[in-house]
Amino acid sequence: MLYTVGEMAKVLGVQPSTLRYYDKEGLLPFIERSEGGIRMFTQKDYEALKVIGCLKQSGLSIKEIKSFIEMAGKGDETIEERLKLFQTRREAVKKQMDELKETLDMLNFKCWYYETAKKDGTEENVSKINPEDIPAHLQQAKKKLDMLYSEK
Amino acid sequence: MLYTVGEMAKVLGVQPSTLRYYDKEGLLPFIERSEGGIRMFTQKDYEALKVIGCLKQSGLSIKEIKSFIEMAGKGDETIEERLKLFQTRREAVKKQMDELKETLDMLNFKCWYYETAKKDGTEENVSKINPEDIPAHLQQAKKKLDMLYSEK
DNA sequence: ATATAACTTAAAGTTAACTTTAAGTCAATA
DNA sequence: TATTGACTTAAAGTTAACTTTAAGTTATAT
Repeated sequence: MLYTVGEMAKVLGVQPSTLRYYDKEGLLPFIERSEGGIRMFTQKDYEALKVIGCLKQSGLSIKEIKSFIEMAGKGDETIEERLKLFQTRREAVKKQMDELKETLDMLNFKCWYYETAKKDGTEENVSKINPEDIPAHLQQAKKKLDMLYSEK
Repeated sequence: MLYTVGEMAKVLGVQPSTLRYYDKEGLLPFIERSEGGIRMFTQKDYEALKVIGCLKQSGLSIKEIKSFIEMAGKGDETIEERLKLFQTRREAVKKQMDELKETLDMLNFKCWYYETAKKDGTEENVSKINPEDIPAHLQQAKKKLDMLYSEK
């Protein structure tokens, strides 16, 4: 089964122009063309695009992804290099997730804060609450807002 | 304790120009100035900047954060609106975390793939492996790469 | 009193990752 | 065979979020 750029874009949920841009930037050197010059995407290309999407989500730029594609094009001699790249990406994603967890904690605190304010009809009381009266699982997030207080 | 723009930037780990840019964009209407016109950041401002950072991390643009700041400036009448905003942000961050989890699964598969290739000295074997011979916890990620195969 | 480091503003510059446009070609349907 | 919709390229345009520059001011240390 072969796909045109529009079909593959639909499957991936991106614009056709995005795939053409990736091609122009050297991310898709493996895409074959019909006699008339039309791009023909295969299942293998879909896989490669999924991996490209994964690397993008992990924080790599288009240029960096290009250099990975070039690496992959060199075959077995770059296996170790590619392993290291994916290991580094894995650590980067773990870090991103940790940061998002912190953000989530803060948002949970803020939701609690505004739920309380809503019940009271005013921020007046909740804004002056004692740290001990904040639900235990939200105290850490609150402390992060207070950090400067602990300095002289 | 008061901080200049440079000191506050250092504490937050951003450029002073970033804080000036935020101020220009209306994110910091509450920052006071010295007689000479120098910005003086307080603990309260630090808290506000932390919340701004949290909203940014959750996916809000500078403009959207500005409209939140304006909301907050209106006081108690916007409590419910702000609650809804934080609830929406919380859902957005959860979704982001789910997406990152998928990315992590894929990276774990890729790490396993290249570790195996490294042991073998070639991708030859691992690239042709039977799905059943892939470690159980990695099979889901592998399936995502294969999805198009299941279509006609 | 003066040097210097950090502050001020407005305006221009940067960068990444697309998206749009224009002019033209290919491929499937009536 | 003609129409139509999707394809092609190169080049220009867009957007967000800063960053840099230039010209000048404030605050601190000697």
